[in-house]
Amino acid sequence: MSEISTRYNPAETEEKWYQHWEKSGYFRSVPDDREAFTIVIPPPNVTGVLHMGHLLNNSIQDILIRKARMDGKNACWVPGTDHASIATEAKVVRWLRDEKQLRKADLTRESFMGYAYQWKDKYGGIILQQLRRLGASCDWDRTAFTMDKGYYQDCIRMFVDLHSKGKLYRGLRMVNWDPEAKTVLSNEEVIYGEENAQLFHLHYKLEDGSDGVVIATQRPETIFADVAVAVNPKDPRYTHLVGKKVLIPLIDKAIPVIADDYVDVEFGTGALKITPAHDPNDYEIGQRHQLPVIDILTDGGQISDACTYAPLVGMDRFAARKAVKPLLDQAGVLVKIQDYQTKIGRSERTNSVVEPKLSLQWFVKMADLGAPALKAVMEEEIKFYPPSFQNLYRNWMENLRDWCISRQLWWGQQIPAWYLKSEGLSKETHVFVAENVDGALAQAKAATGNDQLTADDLRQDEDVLDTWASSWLWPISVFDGFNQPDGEIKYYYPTSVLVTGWDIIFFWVARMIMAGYEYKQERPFQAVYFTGMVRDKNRRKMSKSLGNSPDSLALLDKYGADGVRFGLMSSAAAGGDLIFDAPFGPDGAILDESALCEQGRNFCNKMWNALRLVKGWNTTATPENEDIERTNALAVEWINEKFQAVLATVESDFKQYRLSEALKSLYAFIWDDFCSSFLEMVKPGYEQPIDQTTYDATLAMFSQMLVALHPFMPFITEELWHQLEERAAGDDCCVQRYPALRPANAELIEQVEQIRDIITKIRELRNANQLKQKEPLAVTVQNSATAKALFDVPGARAMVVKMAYLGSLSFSDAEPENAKSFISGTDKFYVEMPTEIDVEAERAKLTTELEYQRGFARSVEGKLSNERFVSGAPAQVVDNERKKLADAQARIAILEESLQKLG
RNA sequence: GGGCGCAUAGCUCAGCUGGUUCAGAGCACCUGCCUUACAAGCAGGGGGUCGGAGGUUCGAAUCCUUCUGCGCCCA
Repeated sequence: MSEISTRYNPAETEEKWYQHWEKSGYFRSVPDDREAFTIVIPPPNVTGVLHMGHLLNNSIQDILIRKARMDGKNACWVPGTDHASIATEAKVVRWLRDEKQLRKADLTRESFMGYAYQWKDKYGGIILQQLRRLGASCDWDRTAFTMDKGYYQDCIRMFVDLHSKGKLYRGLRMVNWDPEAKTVLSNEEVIYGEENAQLFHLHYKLEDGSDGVVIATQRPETIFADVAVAVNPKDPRYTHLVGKKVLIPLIDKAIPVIADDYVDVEFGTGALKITPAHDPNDYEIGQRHQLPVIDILTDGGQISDACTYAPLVGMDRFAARKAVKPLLDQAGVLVKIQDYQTKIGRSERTNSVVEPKLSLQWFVKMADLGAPALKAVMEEEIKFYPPSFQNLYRNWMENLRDWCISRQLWWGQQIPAWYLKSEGLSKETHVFVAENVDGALAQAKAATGNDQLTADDLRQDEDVLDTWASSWLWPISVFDGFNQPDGEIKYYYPTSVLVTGWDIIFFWVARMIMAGYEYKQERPFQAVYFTGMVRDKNRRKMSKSLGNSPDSLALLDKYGADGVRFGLMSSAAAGGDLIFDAPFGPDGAILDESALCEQGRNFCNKMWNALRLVKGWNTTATPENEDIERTNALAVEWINEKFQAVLATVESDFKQYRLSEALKSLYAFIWDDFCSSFLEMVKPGYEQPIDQTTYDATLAMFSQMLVALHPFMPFITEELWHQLEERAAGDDCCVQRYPALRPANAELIEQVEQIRDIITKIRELRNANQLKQKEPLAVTVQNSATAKALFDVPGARAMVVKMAYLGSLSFSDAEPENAKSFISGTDKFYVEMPTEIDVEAERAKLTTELEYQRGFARSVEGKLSNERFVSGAPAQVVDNERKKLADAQARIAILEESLQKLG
């Protein structure tokens, strides 16, 4: 035995077993006549690295998929990655700048894409390797990528199809514009900060030159693009003006005064100038009131000649702001200037103030797509776990806005729309949407009547699809469902469950549901398991930018994959955020430590040492004596029944996706029942052998237990499975059938629980009286029907004697001298003390106990004497109360008797 | 502004359809043990008016109302 280490070393086993599983093809799925159990992975960013959220999310998926596999289903977990256009393109741009001194603006689209693929080939897929370390049992032959050729083609077809069905259109939309870099920025590339600004109060007179209204604006240089002044309809100061017209200062152009709820009565003067071209909120209001849009800025941020006020044309927007101030003052319309603080967005790259700008974008009409998707979830055709996310989902689905799916990037599926080069940029009157340029050309010829057109006369849309507009096809595309609707997809779709974070419920989950009904007329998954966010001790979401996340790989090194899986799962109820316990060091940096994962590691070690114990035993054909034989037989029967009881809760937990609960049940069973109790019950004396029957039963139980735990902690269970016994090739824990359920013998379990209670109370008494743990004690049980029934169970008596280290256990009506007593159930036990007992202390203890029992009996009596309770409550509940009272009265009698004898 | 959720032991959380001695688990803490599997361990222990108030009920941590505090989503 000494040659086996006292510590389990995950590093030695994990890689070995993963390779074995993979090589054995256990994760490979091919359609057959078994029931399919399918999960498609939420594809991580192709150039991403494993973080805590991935650990949690993929542990859950692996548990579900391994359980399904062990239940005899055809388990298929499809892995893959997402091209993540914005994030990846940003990384590529930075890489080109830092490593190659290249600017995107200086590259052609083609060469940029070449570099991007280089980057992807170099860093892409690292995360898939890291998932293997976690134990993820994916079918790697199915690894998919959202920019794979086939996937790309599916996206293009989807676009063309939606367009032909009238569910996709091109329209104007506000974007973040960087006038210095002359490019659109994503929201992530805009940095907002508090800055000092000035609020100009300007007087807009009524058409007849009378009083009018004073508006407050931060951007006086844009007044020439005003199309209205808005006030709140509930604002009594302005009701008389609504419907009238006021004049824009300096150019005296008449614009209407409109009423809109958006206007904040408290802010500024309560009157707002509406400039749809240069403010996103104004644009919305303009749309609501069918107002025109006047854009007076160039792409470079200068006042354009669309501005009818000549003195400012050609000036930069900030220069114009300065210049217009004295002009307004001279015109007598500048009422006052007020300093204030506001959030200003600046470009991450150029630091220039971001300019809201209208531009042409592609939109998906959401109304038609949303209806079946909302219905599916509300009617639980797709079940959410936890169900509370239905609310969040409905809230969003009932307020759908059209989805802008074009992005001003290169890394992604280029939008399959072509324009005539002869028409200017953004001034197109013809749009040809087709799967390829030939299709577009044919359309162009037909539309223009010009047969001489060539592909050279066409220009493809520069933009690419939003990443979500590709990943919403994931559950269909990974099975090639568009090209081969009668192929594998028939077997795997709809998938069984989607496991993902609730933060992408709209971005991704809702849209996959829409795509599912649009293209398969069916739900993409039967259930969605929402995981919580992994947060630090201050409840901040763990993120790279905050630096508050431990290094996931360091955790795997330190605690082993099983330890980390245990740590994460044991505290991760579905949907609930997980406050990960990684502590912060004195310098404020997060440490790669975790008490939860440590607990998981300790658990591995516990099982490892249980193995060492069992493997150290020698066997003999027959038990030493009858006591041992009976004890062992009872122990074996009990642990088998108890295992069945635990298994029942585990199965029920799985059905409800209560994985954390299932794991905790198994943990308690293995540690408390199997190790602390069962192994101690059957453990032979030092250098004594154990009988073969009990030994075999122990190994069988050990094996079953490992199988039951395997989905949660795959590596240690596989290792112990093989350490426990010689196994034939292919007889691996990973591919065992999950233990079958049968009804447990509740009566026997209850009897052994009573025995354990007696043992605990004797140990407690030892502790309280400074008695050595192995000093033999004499215990007398007071004769009673219940005591007789319990100790008539074969092995019960011997078990108590062994586990509690008794010298004798006898039955009597009389009370032994100098003994302390305790009650278990309704039976009284005396423990003879080797030293004189303190009568006063004993009396005090008994009195306290008596008071408690009397109080308890009174409260139960109260219930039972209530006529409405007795007649109203179910018979079983009333019977229970009666039994509680009888038990309490029996204990009271015992205690009173004891006190009397103490004198 | 509209909507949703949460509040249970020092910490992180279970507690399902209101009913068993139901107030639980893990960690932390306290006591005693290096006992021939495991000190990353063993044997025990203490600790909560279930956020406040009111209501429904024979019975409420659980259902309803309200207040307080916190969080999230959308605008």
